[in-house]
Amino acid sequence: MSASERRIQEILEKLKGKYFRITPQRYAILKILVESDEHPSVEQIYKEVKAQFPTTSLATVYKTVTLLKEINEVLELGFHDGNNRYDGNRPYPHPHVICTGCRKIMDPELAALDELSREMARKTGYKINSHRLDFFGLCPACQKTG
Amino acid sequence: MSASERRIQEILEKLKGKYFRITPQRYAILKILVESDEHPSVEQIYKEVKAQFPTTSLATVYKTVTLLKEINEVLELGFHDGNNRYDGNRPYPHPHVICTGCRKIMDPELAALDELSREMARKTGYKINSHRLDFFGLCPACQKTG
DNA sequence: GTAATTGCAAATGGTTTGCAGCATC
DNA sequence: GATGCTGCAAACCATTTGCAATTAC
Repeated sequence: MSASERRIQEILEKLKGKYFRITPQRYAILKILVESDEHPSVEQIYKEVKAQFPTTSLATVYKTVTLLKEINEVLELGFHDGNNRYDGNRPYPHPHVICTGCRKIMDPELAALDELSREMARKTGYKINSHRLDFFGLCPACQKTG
Repeated sequence: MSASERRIQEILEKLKGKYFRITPQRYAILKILVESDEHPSVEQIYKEVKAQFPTTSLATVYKTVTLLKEINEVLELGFHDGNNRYDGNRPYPHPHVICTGCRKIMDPELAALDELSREMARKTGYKINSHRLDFFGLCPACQKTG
């Protein structure tokens, strides 16, 4: 059993435990989110699900993504320009490196961030619960293209 | 001449140099942005400008804020939940600490970030141009309120 | 005087919502 | 069989846009 398969099973159990129903659409959306490391948008998920279940509606994709976000199994990368992306692999805050050319998103390793959170809490008196760190630039491919 | 007054003059010169006109509404919006350290929203700016110029429209506030953003004199803190905030004091990327209770935003000092940018560039091959770092939590006042 | 800006109202577009019919459990 | 889910269409709402009248220069 692969890591993705195991993760899918875990999430299914979590849903069942909360008496949410496992519909074919939900299963398909969950699978796409967990198996992709492209940080897909709702639109991309929609397109993929439709290939399997042509009657699927955008509303269902939104509802399912929101559900998975609420049970903390998907991280939403909200962009105010309306191209939100979703991470079903690492549903906890972590940094992203985002290409402003092709919109590719990577997950770099960066251990120092938790220490920064603690430092911010100490300096400001805030109780820090979460964070968001994005680096913007051009990926190697887009640098060549000009 | 205070620091804000100096900054306002600088931005006015920049606008004149680009043949943008200094209308009373623009001047008022600019002044609000530079003199506030509350990271005001468009709605808040609108309310304040209206006190001086009652016929001012929201569209004008949007247009002016966009203009100031484009000449790199205002930093937009876009939030995908539709409560964008604007920083007219430090129009370059810098971290923010955001209260999820009352929406208060602070600007903590954090020198280590440029080094992180370079580290990301090295690790990923991206050419990093910009970044965004937000910490979310409860400010001291909201911690007491519960 | 000319060209830019304002302010109104309408359009936009991603996301959410109401609800009737359907599927899961 | 009861309840939750789907899919449709309409509603939402911050922001943008078109345009005629106004104003800065």
